[in-house]
Amino acid sequence: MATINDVARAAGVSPSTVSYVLSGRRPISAQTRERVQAAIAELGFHPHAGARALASSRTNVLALVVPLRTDVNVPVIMQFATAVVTASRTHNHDVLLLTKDEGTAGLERVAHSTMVDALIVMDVERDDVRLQALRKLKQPSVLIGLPEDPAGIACVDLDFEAAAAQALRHLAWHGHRKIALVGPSPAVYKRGTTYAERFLTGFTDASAALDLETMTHPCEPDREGVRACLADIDAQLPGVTALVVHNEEALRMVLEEVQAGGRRVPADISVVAICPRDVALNMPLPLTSVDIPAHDVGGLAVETAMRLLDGRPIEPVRLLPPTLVERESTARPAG
Amino acid sequence: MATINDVARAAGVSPSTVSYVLSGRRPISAQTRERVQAAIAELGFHPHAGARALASSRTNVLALVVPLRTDVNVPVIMQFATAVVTASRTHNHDVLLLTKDEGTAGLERVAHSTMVDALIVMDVERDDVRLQALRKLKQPSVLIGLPEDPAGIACVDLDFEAAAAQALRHLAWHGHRKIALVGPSPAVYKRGTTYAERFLTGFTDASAALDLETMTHPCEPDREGVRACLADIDAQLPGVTALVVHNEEALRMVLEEVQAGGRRVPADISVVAICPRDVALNMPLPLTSVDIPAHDVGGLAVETAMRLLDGRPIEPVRLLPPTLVERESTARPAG
DNA sequence: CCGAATCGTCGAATCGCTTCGACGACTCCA
DNA sequence: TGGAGTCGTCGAAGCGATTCGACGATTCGG
Repeated sequence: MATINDVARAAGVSPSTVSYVLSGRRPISAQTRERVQAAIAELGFHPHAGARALASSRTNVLALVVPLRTDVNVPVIMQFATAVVTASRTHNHDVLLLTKDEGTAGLERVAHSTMVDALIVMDVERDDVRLQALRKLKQPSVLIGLPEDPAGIACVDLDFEAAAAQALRHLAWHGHRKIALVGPSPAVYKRGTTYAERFLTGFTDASAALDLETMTHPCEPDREGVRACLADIDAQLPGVTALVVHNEEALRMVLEEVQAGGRRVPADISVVAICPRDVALNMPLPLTSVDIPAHDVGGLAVETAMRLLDGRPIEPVRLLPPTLVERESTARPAG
Repeated sequence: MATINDVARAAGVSPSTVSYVLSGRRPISAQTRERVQAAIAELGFHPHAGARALASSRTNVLALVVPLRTDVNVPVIMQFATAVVTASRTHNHDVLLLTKDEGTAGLERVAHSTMVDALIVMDVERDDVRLQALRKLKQPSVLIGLPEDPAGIACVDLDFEAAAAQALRHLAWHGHRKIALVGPSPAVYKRGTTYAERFLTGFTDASAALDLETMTHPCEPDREGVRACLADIDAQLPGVTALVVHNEEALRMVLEEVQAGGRRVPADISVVAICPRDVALNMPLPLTSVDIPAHDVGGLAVETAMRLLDGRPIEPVRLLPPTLVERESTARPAG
């Protein structure tokens, strides 16, 4: 492998000049620059990442911590991850993949050994033990999600409260008054990722504000869970005309069970889903949905990390406004 | 951050001694070792990854290339990825995540700049353009999958031919003679990842060997695709008593449509699925399945990379034997 | 037309670790 | 008891970049 010295020799300049051509930190005459670039191309020179990191204390690598649990929401996690990788590349960074189960130790390991410039952490819980560790690191971190006390750490996420409000407004505007929320499984609430609660809060608040008659119900994402959930809803809120479904795994089954019960969507009952748009589109019926913009959130997380790295100002907590797209699963209530 | 010199000073030894304590490459007296370890602990010393890479030309990082397409098989991809990460950690390595869409350039970038010790590549196609690039790298690589010409590159995968044979043997043993394969979507065949073909070959060969009456049919993983597929099967192979389903996305719908058509599993029709075991277990009925052992394959890929790195012998192509587990979806054919 | 600022480049120090050769101090066997 | 090995440790030379101060050569303003 060619080194910077080889390039320098080939171009008849000093190594530092080559470095400046590469980094652009000092002016270099067009002539020299071209000769250097020619030499670089000819020798197939790629700077040695380790050497560079050592000299510059910059690795151009971001750590991404993903949940290892394959039980929940895998496709969404994958969307976030690919968004982060793609965005990182546009900022000339690579991504080191860590799993959540290494916990605090993993974060400290990569940070202390200077493998990464910054960390992006997914699946943050309300009172996440990793936060205090993150705050002590010399590298900045960005959370995807919103813990109880985000002090000192940047957070980005979808504004789930607003998402709930938007779903209800849409249904209310269509004339629905009796609306039920099919929520995530109880395990999700238990685990303490706050998005479920935030959605719930938004739902309840908006319900009050819009003077609707609503109820909420967690839902286990299997056939029985869905049936039980729908049965409860019918029992507790008879005449319900619309469902807000915040549970991707259960979504398809909810539609199927509703239909199995003899009700048509949207003629007899409207459905708004909270899910990525490709999920909404791949249902038997294209669903009216509030998008979970994994791509944007991931991109924003990277962008925030970059700003942090070069000392530009950031918003400590950035909640993206939701977007509702009306498709074919919502309509005016019958009668 | 403490450096090795700080540790050396604190322990009253030379930096090289500290290094030898860490690496174990030379004998160090118990006394000294303990003093050094105490100093390391006290100062919270973590060797600087860049410096280490520079001096030792080892990064302790593996590159993992994953497909970015979120359209197919996301959960399985994620299983592979987490298996690779977990296994890497047990070998004291980290994982740099690359997406397939960076193509050849991405591989060369990380390899030439010495960011990684070896590469693990998923979603390899029959005649993958990346192979020639991989062969030129100084770092070894391991494929998850099996291209047409794997010469010079280690490959690991499930033995899909054997998997098909095993599924058929199981059904034949139960007394089934008319069996249909519900295969992946046409897009999968088109794309050229060879596992689909290998399964097909195994299916056809075993069918002949066992003297069965079989047919095969690709299947689009949506409601209509599944219906069409099942209709074709009933038309072309009337009296079919068993289905082999090699299509995870369609699996649940296949079961539902079979039931919707008035047939019970396994009383009227048996089903063997080719899928990860958690998928098989999470169906309405626990399915008899041939496991896709993502965890093992990922672990083996890492293990192979490690052997390559320290010059131990490897098998160039390692196809894991399949495991069929009988659950509740297979039985003797009716009548 | 001269001193000062700017431009373009160089040389050397530095980043933090690994590794190799060297070298006392011991052990061991003849 | 002496020579040959081990054992345990040290010192110094890299590894391949970046970065800072220095310094001629230009350019420019007054």
